[in-house]
Amino acid sequence: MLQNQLETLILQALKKAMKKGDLPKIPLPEITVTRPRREGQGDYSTALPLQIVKPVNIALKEKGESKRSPMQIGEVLIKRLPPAAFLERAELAPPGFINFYLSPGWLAQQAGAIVQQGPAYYRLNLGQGRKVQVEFVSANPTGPLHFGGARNAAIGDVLARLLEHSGYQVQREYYVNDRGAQMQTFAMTLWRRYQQLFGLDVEIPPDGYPGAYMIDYAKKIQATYGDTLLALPEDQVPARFRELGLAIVLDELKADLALMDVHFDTWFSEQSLYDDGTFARVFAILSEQGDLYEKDGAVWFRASQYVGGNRDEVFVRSNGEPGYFASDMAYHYHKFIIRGFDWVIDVWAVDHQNQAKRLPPSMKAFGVDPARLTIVLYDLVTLKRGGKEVKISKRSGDIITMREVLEEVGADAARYFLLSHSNEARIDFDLDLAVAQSNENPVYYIQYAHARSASILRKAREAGLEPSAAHLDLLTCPEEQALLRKMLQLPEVVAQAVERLAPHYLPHYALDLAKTYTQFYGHCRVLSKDPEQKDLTQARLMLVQAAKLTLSYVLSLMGMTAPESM
RNA sequence: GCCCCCGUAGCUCAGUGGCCAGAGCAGCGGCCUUCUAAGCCGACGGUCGCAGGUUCGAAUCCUGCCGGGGGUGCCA
Repeated sequence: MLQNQLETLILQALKKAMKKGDLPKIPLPEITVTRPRREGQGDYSTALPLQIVKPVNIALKEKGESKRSPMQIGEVLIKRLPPAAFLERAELAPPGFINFYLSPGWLAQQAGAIVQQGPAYYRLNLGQGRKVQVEFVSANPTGPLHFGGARNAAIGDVLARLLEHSGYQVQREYYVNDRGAQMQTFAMTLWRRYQQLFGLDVEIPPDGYPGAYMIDYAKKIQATYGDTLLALPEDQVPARFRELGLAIVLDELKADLALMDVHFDTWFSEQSLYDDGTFARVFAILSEQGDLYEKDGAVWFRASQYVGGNRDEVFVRSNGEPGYFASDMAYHYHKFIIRGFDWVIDVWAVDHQNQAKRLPPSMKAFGVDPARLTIVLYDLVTLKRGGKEVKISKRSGDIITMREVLEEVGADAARYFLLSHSNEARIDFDLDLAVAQSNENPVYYIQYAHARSASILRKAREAGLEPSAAHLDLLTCPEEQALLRKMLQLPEVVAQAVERLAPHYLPHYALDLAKTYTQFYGHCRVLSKDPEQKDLTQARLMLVQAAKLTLSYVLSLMGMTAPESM
């Protein structure tokens, strides 16, 4: 990344200035280079002179020399700045900024480099092959995914995509909570619905799942098994219907998630932790370490010694059932110790914030550095219809499913909308508004820019014109240069999104990029029949191709389609 | 009570120390014989919840307060 290269150059300049005696010796500061917001402040900027003016003057005073201003320090740094191909000049700006300008010629050449290297041009190697698991969605498998799950799916999937493109080896996992009380209730509701299909006068359990989808599940069982299951011995009912129901729900989840182009590598069963001895092993380890104790008939995990504070966690409930903390501990033991992930990212809704705070420090019980477990919290999605809130919970029975919303607004628009908010922001999603505004949705603007570039390239081919890197130096007009600059910003955006695990940088950048492209499109005619314009046309075609590739790349990072025509 | 998140233009939201605060949408004024007008150009629009503090510099960091949401030992 240019940003990093610049930081290195500035550091070299500082070291050299100190070595040559232009500046007194001071401890090396952290160099930060930013992109200024305004025009005329360069492509990059650093406030280093302002940052070091104090230590510099202290050092000068000790040597009995007179004080320097930030501007004087900046002047020295610029003088000592090593040359670089991408850099045209560095300018001093009051009260002590150094602004860097990219070389227009170098910029123009990047159009060729981007096309030649393809997406590899943008790929980063932040991860250096480290194994990271992104676990997301993981909604209870007791019904269809509601729209809140769609946000989890969008965030998790895009994080996975970002990490993949940044040199990590990524596994996407869905944690299936296929044990515990809610699973039991689910199985019994299904059983009753099944019986009802044959006219039996039975009620679903009082705390059961009232939603109509349960009837659909029962019908699926009926379609396969007819009435044969009515004769099932009562003691076999829960296990059998749990198994049948789970299979149906998982199939449905997979199909629904596929609508959003979300796919998992592994579907990890919670129950398997108990079947394969992982839980027993974790219990033994913690027990041996003295991390477990009994109180009020329950087994407690001494979380306080790892997390701090004085609160411990119920490990095995007084009814003998392991609690969620126990499952989470066993599950993460499996992730780190048995499967050996270097880094694990769990994507959770904000209502799990307490657990999110307590689980990572608890990893110390396994000798695992808590920094290897990152929990990404996102706020909930509130659905509205015509300004009125619609409940999306499963328990109320009447839920707005992810599938419904996707069918109404489309996967691309839904993804864009869900991604464009920062994780911490609550989302108000008005379905009526979303449908009404779908034509003004930024997602179409971005895709339109891509379709237009595809169209130009098609027309060029028909006219026998090909992109060429022979005269890229002709790409000097402001719109062309602005487009090149914007494209080169992509790696920085990706790096920032990865660093902060914040996918929302992507949609904002994508909109920016599309806007810059469309301005170029409006101001710089690409195809020309004038033979004298051939060199410029070919250079611009190269730029169009590079822009198309960049647009399609950022769209793919967001899991969105890049249409060739609209 | 304590803890976490949010409060920025009419609306939806970006912007986590840098030089005069941004975008989309809505509204206003221009632009279709030229590569897709799902577009372009221009103008309008803000006490960055409030009050202090730290800093050369604060929407951004700290403290307090107000408003909204969430969490808080046997649901996950």
